[in-house]
Amino acid sequence: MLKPKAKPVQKTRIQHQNEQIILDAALEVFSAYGYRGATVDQIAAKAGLSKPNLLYYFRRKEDIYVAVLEHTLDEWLQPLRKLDASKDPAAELGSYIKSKLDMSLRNPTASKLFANEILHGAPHIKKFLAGPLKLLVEEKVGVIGQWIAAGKIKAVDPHHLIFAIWAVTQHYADFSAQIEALLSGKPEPKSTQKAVLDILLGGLIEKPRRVM
Amino acid sequence: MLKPKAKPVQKTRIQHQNEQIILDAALEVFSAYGYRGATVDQIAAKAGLSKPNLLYYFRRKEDIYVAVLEHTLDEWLQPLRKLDASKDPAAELGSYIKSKLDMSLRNPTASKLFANEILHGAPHIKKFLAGPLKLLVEEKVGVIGQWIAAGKIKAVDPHHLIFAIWAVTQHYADFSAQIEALLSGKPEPKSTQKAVLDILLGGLIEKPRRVM
DNA sequence: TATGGTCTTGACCATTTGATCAAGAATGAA
DNA sequence: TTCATTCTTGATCAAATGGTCAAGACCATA
Repeated sequence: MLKPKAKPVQKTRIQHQNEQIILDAALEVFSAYGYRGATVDQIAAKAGLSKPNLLYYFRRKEDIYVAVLEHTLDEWLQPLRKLDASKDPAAELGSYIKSKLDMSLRNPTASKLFANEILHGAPHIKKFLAGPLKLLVEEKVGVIGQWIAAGKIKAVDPHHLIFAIWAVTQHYADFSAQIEALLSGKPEPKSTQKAVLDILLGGLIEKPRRVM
Repeated sequence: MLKPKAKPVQKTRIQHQNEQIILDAALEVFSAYGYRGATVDQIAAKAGLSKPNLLYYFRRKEDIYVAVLEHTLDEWLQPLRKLDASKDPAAELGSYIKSKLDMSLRNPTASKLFANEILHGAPHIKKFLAGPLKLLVEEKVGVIGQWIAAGKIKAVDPHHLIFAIWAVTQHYADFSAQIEALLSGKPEPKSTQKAVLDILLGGLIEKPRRVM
């Protein structure tokens, strides 16, 4: 019997290097044009590879897309994982909002990639949403619930609070074209941060009453 | 000299009827798959017309898309136009938020169409954003500014307040796939409305202090 | 019902695009 | 250096897709 041609288990130096180059290029192209709008040629050109060479590393266009999604998902959720029930809610929520907003303003490509995927029904990450993401969200809903139960923040539905934070922060990435048209330029990060915190936390945190 | 073959000025009954059918079908298809992802065949099939017949009414795919965008833009902005400086800010902002949220929950297709267009850099509506939309927004920024100057609401940047309202309300349309995965079903409209109002207006409106 | 314009469509075309393949070039372990 | 493996690519394919066209069906009006 012939020795079966097994897939190589160990990646070579060149594989590591080129896969990373491809993923970087693909993130930009998919983010800008969507799955259907992006072409393999575009990605190959941006990566500086020939199309057949690119398809040597990822057999199908969809494989590249899924790899980019998975590669970015974890990083994107990292800030939420840190939300800690034992710490001060104002500080915790504030720094969560700040880091999400910062990500959106600095690097909107990842946000746009997900927005596009979800906008079209999340066909490639449905399982992730209903599985790991839901688990994480339920845990953090519990954290917010504890803060409410302890009277530390006003009673708002925790699910919808999380949605609102996502919506507002990611809006600055996903809708940057609209925002820049309406502000005649990029939003100023510092004042944007202040405004977003004012709006999202203003009604939530009971401030100590001061005599003016 | 031959009589030049002028474009017909008056639309026939069949033209009116079929253009409407096409616009309805195109809204659904473009909203679901994006400009690049939608095909003329799909739209024709959904409209119940043959492809050449559809292209008899709209010469190019892009013409259909632009027509759908323009057709929906006005309706989409209507609620914002009503914001009235002379009325009570809590009531005005509350009913604006309610109507935007209602539109998003009831009919997410229009919202998704715009989201997709803006996500990809708003190539077809850049001028609209920087022109008429900016004018309208500046006017309403003025309205909110008056409320702030009169001490009727807390001082938050009016531009960012508008962005936040758009972000949160449209999130329920644009990200419905994610929300339904996380809530294991469609959000309950009544409690969603309460939560959104709590979050967006909670910190904004100075409530009369009551002794508990 | 005659007639000119409107409407409809099967067949077809050109381009784009995802994917394949065979053959050659580069790489690296022995 | 040897040589099996990995890497690269020009040429090519098949399918999808936006768009055209000529011929005929339909419709409204006189």
